[in-house]
Amino acid sequence: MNTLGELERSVLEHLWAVGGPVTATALRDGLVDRGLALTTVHTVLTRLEQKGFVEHDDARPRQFRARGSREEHVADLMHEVLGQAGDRQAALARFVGSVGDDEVRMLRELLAAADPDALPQR
Amino acid sequence: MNTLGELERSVLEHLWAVGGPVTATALRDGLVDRGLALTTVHTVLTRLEQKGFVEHDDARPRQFRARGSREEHVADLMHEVLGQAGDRQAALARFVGSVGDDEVRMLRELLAAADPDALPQR
DNA sequence: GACTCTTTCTACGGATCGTAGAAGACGCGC
DNA sequence: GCGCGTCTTCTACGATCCGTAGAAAGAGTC
Repeated sequence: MNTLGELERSVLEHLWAVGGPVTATALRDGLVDRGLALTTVHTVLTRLEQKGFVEHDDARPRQFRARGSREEHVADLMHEVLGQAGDRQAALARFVGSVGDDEVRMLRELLAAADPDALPQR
Repeated sequence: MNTLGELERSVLEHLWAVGGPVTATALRDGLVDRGLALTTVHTVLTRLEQKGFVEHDDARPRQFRARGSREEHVADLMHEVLGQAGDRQAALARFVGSVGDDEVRMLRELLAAADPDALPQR
């Protein structure tokens, strides 16, 4: 399932941070601390592309960009994980139960916003 | 993070299903379709134990059992995944937005139950 | 057409996982 | 107490995945 390596994740993270299309060279420069060869970046990008996380145009210096936002990705993963539960309700309950107060509030608002019929006050 | 192999997952799943302590032999028999050698099951159990998912007593035919329920595990994973989001709120929003109606209802109840102060009707 | 930059191909070493044999430790029946 | 079958641990090996990058092939520029 969510099988991304450390470097792959790092690169994807960068793509998300940048938001727009980036060249491999720019990416490598964004990851200077790693001192990666350009081809390494290319390899990783290719693999990310095979896995469906990245796409590129066919302009000459190729421009790469992430498919979908980081938050979309996280939400998808959460669904995927939840799908592994035998008892979804129980799992959700535990999840909610171990969420911080502020996030509980946030969730409540989100739920209210998501489905106005169910709003208590009306 | 959630790095369990296919067989490892399968064994853990069995342990969860059984609920109680099980011997390696019983486990192997529960996975007959795979035609595994007993030592294979042992190896997997040992690795699961190293990863903290399983524990055993030291009775003679060792009894293995899962640490924590499947739902606990799922909830933990969900938190872990959520932790990867830069913007937790946005991720939660997406998550909630793509959850089925019935589960939205369920969530609402769970939230109400979790924190009575916030109940609309009081 | 030669030079340089970009892209693709190919490869390799380390880690993880599925798989299991070999060897050692135990307990039961006699 | 001893031998035999069973259970447990040790060790190993092949496959796959990932980090890493050199070599080779393509393309645009002057």
